[in-house]
Amino acid sequence: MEAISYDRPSVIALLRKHGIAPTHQRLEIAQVLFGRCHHLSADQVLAKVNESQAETSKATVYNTLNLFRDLGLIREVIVDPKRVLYDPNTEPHHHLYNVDTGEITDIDAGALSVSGLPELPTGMVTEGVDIIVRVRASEASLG
Amino acid sequence: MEAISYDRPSVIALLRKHGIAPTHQRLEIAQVLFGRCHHLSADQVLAKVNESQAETSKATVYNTLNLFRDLGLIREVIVDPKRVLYDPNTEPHHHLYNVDTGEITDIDAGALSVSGLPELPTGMVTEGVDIIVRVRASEASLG
DNA sequence: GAGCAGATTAGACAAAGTCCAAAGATTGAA
DNA sequence: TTCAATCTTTGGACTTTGTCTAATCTGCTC
Repeated sequence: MEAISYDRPSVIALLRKHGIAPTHQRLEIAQVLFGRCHHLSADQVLAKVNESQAETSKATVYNTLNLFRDLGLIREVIVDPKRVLYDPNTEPHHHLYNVDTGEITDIDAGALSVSGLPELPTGMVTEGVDIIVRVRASEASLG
Repeated sequence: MEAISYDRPSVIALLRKHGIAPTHQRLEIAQVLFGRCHHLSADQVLAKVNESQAETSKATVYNTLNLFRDLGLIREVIVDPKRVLYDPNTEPHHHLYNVDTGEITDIDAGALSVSGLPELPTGMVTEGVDIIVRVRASEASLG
């Protein structure tokens, strides 16, 4: 397991290691993603990056998110039918999804095991197993 | 476990049992959904319903899918970031998702068990656990 | 600095889904 | 059967998420 540092030089090194140029926009986006543990949507990334001053366009945010995803630097989380979220945590883990608030929490995959998965059809390989625990506030707690 | 019959009188009875009027459009949509085992998108339902002649509008298809979902007659499958799919199988089960083709196959939940899920925060209850096995054709099988 | 490859951009575009006010269908009661 | 009340359906405008493109910009090498 490889810890990702969030300071600028480390991010620059990380991008170079993956063969992509560490442009100003990519660094800004990387820092927004890695600088917090939240799961962010493309729109949220765009807003954060341009918070103090306009830095990047919508197209660049989408380009960069897809690039980072292809390089394995971030993961897509498909849980909310309205939008894709991006997860800076690339360690094996699953998600707890609050259907009322939209809030997402990580579940470490270490403690968790799944048994009884069926054989895959010949010629197929598993790319990943996503587990989503959908939760909501109980009736009692809404009193 | 309760088997759902797909003939018109049974569907009418089912809708009435849930307190909703068995309108022409709802019956058409129900038959499209229950008459095959596929996972359909709203657009596909719309197309099927209007295959031979125009029967229902887009708005009605969306209204009805949401209604059926709220009543528990169908389930949303959130796997493809582009669209929600609707699953007429309401028995406990999970999904195999072919990331290349978009094809979805059911995995019976009976054979499957998950252990090591964390305690929920106080006041939260689980609404469901979705497991999605993402698969693709192996390199070898691509010749 | 010239040339070049790659990156960024605005804005047009596409698709999924929601919303609304008007029109249509259903139903129970008389 | 008819009526009125209620519920449904509808077209179309609208919103949101995401993609695409052609033009511009940047940074690098020579």
